[in-house]
Amino acid sequence: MRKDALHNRELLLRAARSLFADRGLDVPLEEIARTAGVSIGTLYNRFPTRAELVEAVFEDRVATVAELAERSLAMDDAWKGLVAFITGVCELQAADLGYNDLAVRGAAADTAAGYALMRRIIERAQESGALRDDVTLEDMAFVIWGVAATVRATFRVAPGVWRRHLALTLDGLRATAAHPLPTPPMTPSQARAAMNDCP
Amino acid sequence: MRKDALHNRELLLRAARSLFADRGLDVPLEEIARTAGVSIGTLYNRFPTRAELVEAVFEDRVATVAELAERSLAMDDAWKGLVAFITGVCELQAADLGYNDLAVRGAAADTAAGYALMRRIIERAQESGALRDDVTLEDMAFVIWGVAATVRATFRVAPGVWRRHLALTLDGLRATAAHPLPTPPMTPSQARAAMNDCP
DNA sequence: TCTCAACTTGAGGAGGGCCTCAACTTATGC
DNA sequence: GCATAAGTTGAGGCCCTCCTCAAGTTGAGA
Repeated sequence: MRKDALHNRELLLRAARSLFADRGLDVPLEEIARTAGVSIGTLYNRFPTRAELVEAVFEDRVATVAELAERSLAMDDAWKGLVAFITGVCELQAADLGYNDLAVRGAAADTAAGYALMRRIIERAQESGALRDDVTLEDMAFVIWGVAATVRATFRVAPGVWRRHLALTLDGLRATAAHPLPTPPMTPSQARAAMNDCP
Repeated sequence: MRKDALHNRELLLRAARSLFADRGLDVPLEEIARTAGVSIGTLYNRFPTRAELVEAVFEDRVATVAELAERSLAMDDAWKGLVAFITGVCELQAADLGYNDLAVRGAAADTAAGYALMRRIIERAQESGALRDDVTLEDMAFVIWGVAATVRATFRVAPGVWRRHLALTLDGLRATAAHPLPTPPMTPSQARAAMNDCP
């Protein structure tokens, strides 16, 4: 790849990162190109589809989440580990409307590795007796979707209240809060389908 | 108003009702007109703005919600009343993607009357000791936003799982589940603003 | 039956986003 | 320096949605 091409790629990523962050994933591509100071044709040269641009922008996030997961598993208190992990993910969502969108659309826990780590976090918290026994990994989508919605609604007007929403949600996940649930959980494939047909 | 005009109005409302219900509030107006078997010009004659059409379609809902609220207040058990009310609202959301959108955008509890009723439902549940003391009316937006997001994501793929999300959320609202909350609640005006800048 | 205000119609302008491609420019290896 | 492959550019075609308005149609009162 030629030097100027690489440079333009950087400019585009920088512009996309910033526009995604405060307007979400649906910013017009032309605006990204304009912000980067580059023509729309160049954008299409570097990133033939929007998905490729999005992936490039958020590439680092999967490592961040994996790291978050590992740090959580390293904590002594399994419940605190779970809380730290979920809080960490939500903080990423709250810091970036684009990532917030992405989390809703499901690319969040896309890798098999991330999936396995999350499963361990949950099982460990259940074994410790702190997390209620009747929830599954798929139920965590509810907390992601829920907090994402609150983040989106309050992003400009009350940034940070999502922590209150999350706290209430977590209180509902404690074993001591458990009351019988009315419906079976989503199957993994339902959860996957639900994430992929949002856009 | 002439008879044919009234008739067309009915056709338009019927079409809009059905399209809103399963595609949300953003259906193209031209499609609504086409479905109604009427020209786009006629749609604009009857409903100069999209908002007027939406309002006409969902006019009945405010009475429905008020009735729901009154029935809940009439229940002996204040907690059961709260649960019945919230469940009722969520059922409306789950039955109609359009109303789901509307609820998120905040027209749900728009009337001062509805607002007052909801306040009473909550205060009564708190006085009974079942609802945690540290939540406010504004916090209820979290449950609406959260369930709305789950409804939207699972509408086609797992209709009904939202009840599981709701059950978990309600478990977090019980007094017995309460742990200190990290952030003050939204002020009423923040809540209003959050609802009005979503679209 | 006649009249006319009320109503309907749909072509078309405006605006916005997506994407392509032929003509131009430039980095790079020799 | 030169040749050339790699890269850039932006006008323009496409499609979609919104909204308007001049011309045609029709219900209803006299």
